[in-house]
Amino acid sequence: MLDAQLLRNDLEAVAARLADRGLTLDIATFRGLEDARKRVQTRTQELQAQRNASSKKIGELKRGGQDTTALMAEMAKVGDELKRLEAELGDVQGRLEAFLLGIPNVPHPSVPAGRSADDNVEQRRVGEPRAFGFAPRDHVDLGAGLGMLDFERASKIASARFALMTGLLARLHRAIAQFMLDVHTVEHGYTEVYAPYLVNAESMRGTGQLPKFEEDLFSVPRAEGGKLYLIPTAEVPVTNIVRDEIVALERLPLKYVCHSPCFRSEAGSYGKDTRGMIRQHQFDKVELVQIAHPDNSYEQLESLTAHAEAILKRLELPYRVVTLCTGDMGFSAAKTYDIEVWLPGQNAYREISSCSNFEAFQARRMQARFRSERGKPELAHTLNGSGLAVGRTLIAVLENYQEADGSVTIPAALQPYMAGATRITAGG
RNA sequence: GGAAGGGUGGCAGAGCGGUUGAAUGCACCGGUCUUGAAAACCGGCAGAGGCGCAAGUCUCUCGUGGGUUCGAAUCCCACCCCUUCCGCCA
Repeated sequence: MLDAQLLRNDLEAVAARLADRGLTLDIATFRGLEDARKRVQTRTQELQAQRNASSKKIGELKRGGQDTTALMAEMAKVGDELKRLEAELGDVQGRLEAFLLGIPNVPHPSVPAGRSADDNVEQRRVGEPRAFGFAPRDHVDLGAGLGMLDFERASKIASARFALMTGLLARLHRAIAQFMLDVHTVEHGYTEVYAPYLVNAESMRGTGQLPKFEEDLFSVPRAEGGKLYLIPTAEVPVTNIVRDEIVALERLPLKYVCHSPCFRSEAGSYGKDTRGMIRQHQFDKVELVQIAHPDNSYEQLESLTAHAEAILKRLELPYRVVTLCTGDMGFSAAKTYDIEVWLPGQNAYREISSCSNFEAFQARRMQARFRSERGKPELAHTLNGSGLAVGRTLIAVLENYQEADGSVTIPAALQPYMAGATRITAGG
């Protein structure tokens, strides 16, 4: 959520920067709501002040044994008027908040303007795609050849866009998550978190999934009414740790890492990435979350991105980092780096991590604050990034480490987690 | 699922329907004292928002939402959450 004050003072500039995102800010609607808010709020507060003064006076008069019936009758009328005004004010403020909740974050000045992924700017490439002496297969063929990756049965059990892994492939999946958690906790100083996979609407609103993107979420109804939402990323429960809290200055930055399943309905993406496990309703991810001081949140974004990259380096997987342009960024982000891993089966770099600084956008929604040097509570900055997506890392390992006979060599970094196995072979 | 108790400022903890936005303690900030620190003493210290160039001033907030009243932290109703005991259970 943007600062209402910013919109009041600098509406044109905000609208111009949001236009880079392809969003036309409804300036007339905002001004209309603001004017109404100002008028009704001022009048309401005047009457409230009058009521408070008179009530105090009545108390004094009564103590002095004097008659108060005239004043009380007058105040009863003011009370009726107040009740009406307060209702109107609540209505206007509700609509103003709904308006604000629907506006995406303002991009950081360093973010390149652009309309689509084509306008993203490559920052660096690390590692050389391997030269195969044969035509590399994609993970679907490799997994089927090994007899360990089965989409037909997954769809029998659940539906399309689910995967069933067995044997060493399932173990490799687990090994990847363990490896990532170990690196981030032991070497990068993150605190491991185990968090709820079902969360309430307040948490979803805090990180920005609600109210605008409900159709992307799975939810379960509750017998007692209401519902809980399945998390689309551990970002939601982990960032909400600090919702409605004031963090001591010296504790910043808070650095959390959380391995969790993620559930996404992928509404609106039908027909996209239908082959294989690139885009699933359920996938695992190791998520990095930081609650940072506004003064250094962009330095933290660089280090968080480096932490995610470290995993790819250790797995010796080629990748590149791109800065998302204004038109390709997510709703809540002020700046995002995507890390894209090389997939020989697709002959392309594909997203495996997305690292973002949200500045105070999420913090304002969830009132996540810290006590500043001045002793005053201020909104913190929130950041997160995949470190990394487990399923896509598995795909990258399969495709990059495949051999001509369809077997897969296990990267050295993962071998300690594989109970002695160094290769995955059919029937192995 | 059943029963009981409880939700007040960063924390702990008071609070007859009327100068209580809230005593007191701790923590924190500033000052005195001290070579320095501690102790002691003095002062300050909740958050959000409106109006205003500013000084300032006003409003809202005691789990949430309603209600009673001229006036609610205090009374009534509903809901949420926490704790304890019983039941069930990975």
